[in-house]
Amino acid sequence: MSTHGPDDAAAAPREKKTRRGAGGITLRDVAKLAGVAPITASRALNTPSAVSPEVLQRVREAVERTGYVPNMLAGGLASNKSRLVAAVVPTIAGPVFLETVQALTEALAERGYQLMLGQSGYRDSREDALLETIIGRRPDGVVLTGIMRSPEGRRRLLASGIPVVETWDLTPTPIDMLVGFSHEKIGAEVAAYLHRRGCRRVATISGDDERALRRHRAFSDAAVKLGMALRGENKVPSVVVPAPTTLGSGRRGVADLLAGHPDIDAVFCSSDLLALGVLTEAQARGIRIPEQLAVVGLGDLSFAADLHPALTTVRIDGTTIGRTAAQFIIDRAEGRPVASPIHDVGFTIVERGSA
Amino acid sequence: MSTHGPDDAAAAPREKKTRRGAGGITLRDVAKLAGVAPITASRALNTPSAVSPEVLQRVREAVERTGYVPNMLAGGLASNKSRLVAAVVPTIAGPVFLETVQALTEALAERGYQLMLGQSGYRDSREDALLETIIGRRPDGVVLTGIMRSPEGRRRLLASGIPVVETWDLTPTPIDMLVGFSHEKIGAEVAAYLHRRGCRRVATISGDDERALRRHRAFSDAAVKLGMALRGENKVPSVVVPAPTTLGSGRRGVADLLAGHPDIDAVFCSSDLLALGVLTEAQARGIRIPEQLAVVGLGDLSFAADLHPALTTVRIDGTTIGRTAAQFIIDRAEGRPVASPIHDVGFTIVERGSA
DNA sequence: ATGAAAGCGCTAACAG
DNA sequence: CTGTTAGCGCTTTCAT
Repeated sequence: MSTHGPDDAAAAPREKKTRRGAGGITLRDVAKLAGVAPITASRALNTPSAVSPEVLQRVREAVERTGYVPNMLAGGLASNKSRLVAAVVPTIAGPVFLETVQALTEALAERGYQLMLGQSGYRDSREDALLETIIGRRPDGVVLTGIMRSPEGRRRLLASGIPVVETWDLTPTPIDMLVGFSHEKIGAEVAAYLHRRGCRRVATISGDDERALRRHRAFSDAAVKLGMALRGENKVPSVVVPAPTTLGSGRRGVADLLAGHPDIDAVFCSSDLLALGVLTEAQARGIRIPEQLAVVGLGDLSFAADLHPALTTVRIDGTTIGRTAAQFIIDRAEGRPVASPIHDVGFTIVERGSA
Repeated sequence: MSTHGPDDAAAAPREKKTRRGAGGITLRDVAKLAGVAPITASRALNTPSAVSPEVLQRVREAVERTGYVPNMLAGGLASNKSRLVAAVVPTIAGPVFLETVQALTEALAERGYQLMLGQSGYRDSREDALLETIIGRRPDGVVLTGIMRSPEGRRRLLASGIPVVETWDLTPTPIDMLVGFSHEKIGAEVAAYLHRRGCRRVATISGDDERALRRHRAFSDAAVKLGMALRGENKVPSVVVPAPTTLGSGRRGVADLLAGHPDIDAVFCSSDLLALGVLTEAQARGIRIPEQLAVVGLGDLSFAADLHPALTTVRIDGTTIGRTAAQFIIDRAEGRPVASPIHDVGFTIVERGSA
C-alpha cells in the first residue's frame, strides 16, 4: 500500500483478510470463552499442572461446551512433534507381521501416538516412493519390517534425522535402532533339531523373500554339515514359492518335493501357512506325520497349536518386537536416550506333534 | 513493546527471534536456490502447468540438489487438506479385514494419500477415545469397519464434517457413505443353501461380535422356518466363542456342539478359521466331511480353497470394499460429488467340498 | 506467469 | 502462574 487513497484518513484499518476459515472451533475460541489467553488454554490441555486449578476448570468447561478438538497438524508444526509413527511392512496380507503391527499400534496408542501404515510390497521398488511420502509427514519415528537394504533409502532416512527402528532381522550396521533376531541362527538350529529327532533326508519349502531365503541357506548349510544331504550334494532339496506364502503353495510345494525326492523325511517350511499346506497334502495322500514326514513351520500363528497333529514351529515374539520398537521410538521422541539400541529378541523352537 | 528503550533510534531492527529451527531444508531454501519466490516454487511442485518450463526446470534442480522433502504438516495446515485417511478396525489380528485394509492402503497410496490405522477393539469403549485422536489429525476421510453404533461417536463424526465411509455392514441410516453387505441376508441364504443340500439338523459356531451374532440370528430364524430345528424349538443349537475367532475355538466349539447335540448334520461357522477348526476336530475324531457333517465358513480366506476337503464358504469381496471406500473418500476430498453413497457389494456362497 | 502479504492453529521463547 | 510476541512451513488471496 504505497499511496493512500482518497478515503477518510480515519478509515477503519482494512478488515482482516479472513481465509477459508475451516469454520471449526479453535483454541482461541476456547480461550476466549474461558477468559484466558490462548497459550494458557494450551497449557491447561497439555500441561495441566502448570496452570491454576481454577483456570484448568474453566478451560475444561469451555472445551466441553464447544466440543473443541485440538488440531494436531497445527500443534505438530509448531512444536515439531507430530506424534505420528510410520510403519512399513512388505504386505499386511501375510499374517506374519500382524502381531508386530498390532502390538505397535496398541503400545503407541497408549502413549498418544498414532500409526501410519505403508506397504512396500516384497519388491524394493515401491519402498523409495513410500519413504518420500513418509518423511514428508515428519513422523516422530519410522518402524521398518526388515532391514533397509537400498543405500538410497538409508541415506534419505539418515538425512531426515527421524528415529528409525529396523525389525525382524539382525545386522551389525543398522541405520539407527534394531529389534530383531537372526535368520541364520534359526536355519541352523532347526537343522540341528531335526537331526536330533533322527531325520536324515531333509528339505525346505521357502517363500522367495530375502529373509526366508537366508533361513533356507543357513538350514541347508547346517544340514549338509550334519550329513543330512544326499552324498556329494552341497545343499538340500528345496522348493521356492512366491511370497506371500499360502496353504496352497505349501501343498503344491510338498508335492513337487516328493516327486523329485520321494525319500525325504522332514520339511522345514518358511511359514506356518506353508506347513499347514504340507499337513493338508499329507493327510490327502495318507502320509503319516511325523512318522513318515516331519514338518516344521515358522511363526507360531494362532492356529499352530491346535492343528492335528499340532505344528512344531519356530516362535517369533512379534508382540515383544512391536512393543520394544514403540518404546524405542517414544523414548527418542521424548528425549530419553535409548540405552542399547540393538535388541535381539531371539526365537524358540516350539516342539509339538508334527516333528 | 509499549515504550522505546534508550537504544539508538537507528538501531538495527532486533534480529529475528529464531526458534527451534528443525534445521531442515524448507521451500524457502529451494526457492532461493532457484531464484524465485517461495510461492512460485510451491506452484512448480504442486501445479507444474502453472509455471514456465524454465522455472520448473530450475526448481526441480534445486529440489534435487537440496534433497528437499515438502512438509505435509505445514501444507495440510495451510490448505486444509491433510491427504491422510484414517481406518478403524476392531483388530488387525483377525485376518478378516486384512484384504480390505490392504486394498484401502494401496488405492490410497496410488493417489497420494496415506493411511492411519486405529484399532478399536471389539468392545466399543476405546472407539470414542480413538475417534478424538483421529479427528485431531484432520484426516480427509475416515473408514470404519462396521457401522458406528455409539450415538456419541456419530455426533462427533458428523460435527467434524469429515467424510465417513462405514463398511462391512448395511444400514438405511449411515452417517455419511457406506460400502457393505447384509449380514441378515447371509444368514438366511446359508440356511437355505444347507436346506437344499439336504441338511436338517443345523447348528452354528459364532464369534461374539455384533455382526456375527446377527448372521447367526438370521440363520437360526430361517432354519426354523425351513424346519431345520428340533420340533418345538425356535432356534438352532449354537456355541458362541470370543472374537477374534481361532482354529482352537472352532475345535472346542464343535466338540461342545456335538456333546449336546450328537445328531447335527451341518455347522455354519462365523469365520473360516472356525471352520478350519471344525474340519480339524472332525479329522481327529474320524467324522466324515461333508457326509456326516457339512461345514460352511465365512471369509474365503486364502487357505479355504486348498483345504482338504475344500471349504464351502461365504465370500466377501474385501478388495472391492477397500477400493470403493478409497474412491468415495478421494472423490469427496477432491470436491467431486459421490453419486450413490450407499453401495451393497453383496456376497457369494462358494460351493466346495465341505458342504 | 510471478510475487507480496497474510494467516492456517498452534506452541516456544521470553518476559512479567 | 499468566501473557505477549513471533514464528513453525506452507498456501491462499489479491495484485501485477
